[in-house]
Amino acid sequence: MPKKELTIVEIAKMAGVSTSTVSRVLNKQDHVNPAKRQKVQEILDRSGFQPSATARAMVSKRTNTFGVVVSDINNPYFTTLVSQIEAAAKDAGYSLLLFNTQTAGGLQQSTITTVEIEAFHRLEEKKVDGVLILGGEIDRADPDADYLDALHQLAQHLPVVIVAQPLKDSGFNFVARYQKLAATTITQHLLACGYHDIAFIGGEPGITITNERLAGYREIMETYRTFREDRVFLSDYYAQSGFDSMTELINQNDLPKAVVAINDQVALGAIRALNDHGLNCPKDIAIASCDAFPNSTFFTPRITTIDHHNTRLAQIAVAKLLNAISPKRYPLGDLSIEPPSLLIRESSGLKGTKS
Amino acid sequence: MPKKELTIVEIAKMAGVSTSTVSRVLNKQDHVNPAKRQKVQEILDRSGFQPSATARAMVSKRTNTFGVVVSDINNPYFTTLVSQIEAAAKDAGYSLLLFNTQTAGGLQQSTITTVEIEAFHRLEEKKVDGVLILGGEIDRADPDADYLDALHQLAQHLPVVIVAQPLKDSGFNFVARYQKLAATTITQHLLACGYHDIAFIGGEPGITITNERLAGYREIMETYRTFREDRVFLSDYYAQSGFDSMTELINQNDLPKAVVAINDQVALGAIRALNDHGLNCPKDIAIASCDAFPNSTFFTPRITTIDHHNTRLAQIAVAKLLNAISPKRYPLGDLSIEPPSLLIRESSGLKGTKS
DNA sequence: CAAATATTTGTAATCGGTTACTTATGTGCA
DNA sequence: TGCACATAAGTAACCGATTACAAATATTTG
Repeated sequence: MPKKELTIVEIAKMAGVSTSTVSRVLNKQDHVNPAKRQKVQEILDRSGFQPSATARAMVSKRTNTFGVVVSDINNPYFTTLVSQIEAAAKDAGYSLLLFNTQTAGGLQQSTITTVEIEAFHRLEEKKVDGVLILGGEIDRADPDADYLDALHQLAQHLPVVIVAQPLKDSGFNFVARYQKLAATTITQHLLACGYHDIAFIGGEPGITITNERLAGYREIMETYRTFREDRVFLSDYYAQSGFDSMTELINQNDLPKAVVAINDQVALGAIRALNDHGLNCPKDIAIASCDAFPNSTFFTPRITTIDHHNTRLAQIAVAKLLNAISPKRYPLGDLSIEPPSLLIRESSGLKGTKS
Repeated sequence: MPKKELTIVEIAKMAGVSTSTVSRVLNKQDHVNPAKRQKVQEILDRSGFQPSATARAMVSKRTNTFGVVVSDINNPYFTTLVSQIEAAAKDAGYSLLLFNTQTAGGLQQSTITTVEIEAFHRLEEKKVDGVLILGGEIDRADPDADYLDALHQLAQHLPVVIVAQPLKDSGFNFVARYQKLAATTITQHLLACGYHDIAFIGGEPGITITNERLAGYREIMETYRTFREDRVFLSDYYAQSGFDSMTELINQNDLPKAVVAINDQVALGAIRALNDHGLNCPKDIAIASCDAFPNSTFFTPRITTIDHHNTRLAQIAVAKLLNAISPKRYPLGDLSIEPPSLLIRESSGLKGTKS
């Protein structure tokens, strides 16, 4: 069924020229007679000829493809990142080879690393021009040694940009968000709203994102002498665990006045738990979180959260990768990313707030 | 910086054998002396050699890559689909080349089609082994002619599977959901709950998903002689339009008793609008929708919705594509998909319901 | 033990483009 | 007119694997 496609040799025959001439027309190079150029172009257009990227890659050593390794594409944060990266890459003429390792949430760590290392191997053999890594094992404060070996090997062969909190002295190219600042900002906001007893829920222990956000929360709470170890409930990044943590808090019969959730999904689960017990957010307990997922403006209550400017983050990541591939063609422009913005909405209980 | 990688020629030299022998070891073929095989394998392992997929593709004419063209990866329905497709493809040894055309939501139709046609061209030149199309222009009841031309051309060159409602007599390979049945089910459920005045909100006009769901709703409403043209509010698939439609309904001062929303996001927006006006769902107005997005169990109220078994849908799509590529290796098994399941939760107002 | 057969290994063509190099043709200037 | 130089077009090597085929070696069999 699959109809045979044309090759440059056939086009050349049709036009009565050599393959090199066709190639020159195809790549809009000089040194081709205008009349001949037009004729060849016409045949090219008429036949809908698509030069084989495979053959091209053979000799040019460039595939115009980026590899993306993402740990959980179903997490809205990563979904946004992937879609923005895809757009930026497309603008620069690159396609995306996607590897979703789905390693977030309760897998054995050994499984996680093998799935990710496997992805690295596929990327090496596919000869992508660069790799973007979004989360996964690298998010761990203390990543697996085999994983780091594999990552180093990968980075030796091709440009790699990692969207995660930098791993000290690792020598990799990181693009990071202000995780700690996000947490201090949100905690300070809750304090400013008049709450002193503030809990922290969600986030996987051992993950840098969690560590840094927790550190930010802790720092502020300690400054105001109101930190309590037993107000911290780590788990993961999903709504279910927000629900579970809040349920636990409620059953303890010692409700805090406010809660910092690791992200909007966890906040959603927490609110759901409150409602199930006849409690109201923000009246009985205020909630604020991070990550500004697209739908959280429509939750009831609307969730006070932090916008990390993920679109910009994606653009910077792609810009860095392009620069690593071709510094003259893609000079590094401004790589600064705005500090996270506080989006004050209803859930933190400030009077008269909405969207 | 990028360190040069090894080639088969160098491996062959190191092992003191010919390239064909190395190739045979690499591909676990017969006719190689066990001792020699082991020696070569050792060198292969030690050097971490990754054969060039590009060179391999040149001669084998297979890239072990699928192209995926998705119209809006930020829509949770498509995100789920992509992640499941990725998993199924990976199991069969295929990688995914991702094209997000982001054509959902308010673009000029001419732009939509050019972006998608552009993606088709990229896929042809990248020589993928098969293409999956998820939504986009094909979702239109009357797709653009240029688009259909391009799609036909693509399908002539390589296997294509489309996840969308079948376009009559188009000859393409479709994988579809029971859209109409979903709508009749959800409408009947609301009627069974005792509501007669039921509105329909969300969905883009001219899109088959919308048309079929609307037709299902209408059919049931007409059966019970309760259909009203002015109870239909089409728009798109996002929370904002659910919010807008519901706001309009409220301002009309003639509230229906229940609402069918095109999906959970639209339902979320609608509920938000109700709350803003001091109205309660399900007390003042019941809502039910389709698509069972991951977080909708945690909304307040939990949303009654329809599960379309999207995981299965993704698996079927990949199975069909694999079969189109190699019928003997991947015989078509059972391709049936369960009819959509009704998930009765709080928002439709049935007493004593929760999760 | 020779002939027939099976196994192992190597040689070289091939996939479809790009590009360095060569040759042919055209133009400018003294 | 002659020489330098720019432009046009073609030839063939090359990228890194696979594979058809041939050659060499080992094994079986009468």
